Amino acid sequence: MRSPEELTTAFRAAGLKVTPQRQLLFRLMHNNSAHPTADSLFAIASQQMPGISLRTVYQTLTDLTEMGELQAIEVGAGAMRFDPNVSDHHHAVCEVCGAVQDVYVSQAPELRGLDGFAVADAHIVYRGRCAACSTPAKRR
Amino acid sequence: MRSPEELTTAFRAAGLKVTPQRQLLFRLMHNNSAHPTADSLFAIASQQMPGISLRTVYQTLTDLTEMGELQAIEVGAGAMRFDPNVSDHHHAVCEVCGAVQDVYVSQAPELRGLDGFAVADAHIVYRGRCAACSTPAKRR
DNA sequence: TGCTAATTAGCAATAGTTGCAAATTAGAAA
DNA sequence: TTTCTAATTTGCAACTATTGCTAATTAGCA
Repeated sequence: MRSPEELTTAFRAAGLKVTPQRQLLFRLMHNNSAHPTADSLFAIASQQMPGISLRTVYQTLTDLTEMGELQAIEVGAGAMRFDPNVSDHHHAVCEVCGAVQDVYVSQAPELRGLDGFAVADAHIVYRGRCAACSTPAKRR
Repeated sequence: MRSPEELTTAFRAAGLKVTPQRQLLFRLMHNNSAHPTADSLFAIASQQMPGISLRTVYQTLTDLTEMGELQAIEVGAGAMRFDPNVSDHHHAVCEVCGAVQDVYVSQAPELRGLDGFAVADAHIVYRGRCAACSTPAKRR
């Protein structure tokens, strides 16, 4: 996702308004590697802008996703996650704490069983325990 | 997933009852490669057993999944899909008709970015057009 | 400064799923 | 075969994540 400044320019150029709500969300998502849900982002946004509505957060995240600035990912843990990293990558989900991290795979695996299926996109979800949740002595 | 007969034995051995509802669902899921949702299975079950409740379908699918007889898969298209094929495989989802088909990959791809993450499971979702939806002349 | 289309907020509505409690029933035991 | 009881089924309420709708507000051009 581009910087808040670049997005401001891009939005205006597209005839879209740059509201305080949008500016806040641009800032909160820029370089955000937490893979937040709409709701968790709403919680953070609310602290900085009391009164902002969850509806606006959903709307803006959807708009940014449609513009290709965010990637919406479904890791099978209830809510949709939003990722400002729109490069070709995959995700690992910790089954203990729910954290999501980016994963890069060297090359696409060879396939069997796809006769005639035209693949447009492939997404891998790894499930397991993140480093923090794997160290047994530290936490309990 | 095992045959309806084997499941009948396994359920009784585990102290679980073999009800007509369960027997019907055993039969409907056995060798079912349609990757049905709870709701679509309910529709089919209702034809053969009017009055069966959606709640029971959900319950039984969940039970079978917990027993390792079914695999619950989330392809990011609304509802959960259930698959009697519990072997190690992946899925391809048609973006046009929504059909899901099994996919086998030769070997796991090499990873980067997973320092310390203990992978328990990896699932790949391919998105694109199935063979039927790819042939332009046939349908419109 | 005014105008207007874009946006926001709030709430209702929706889809998918689960929790709960009362009624029913499979199947072991008498 | 009948009895008994824990397991199961049902129906419905509740819940989570998300979207539709609309009145009120506002960014930003003229």
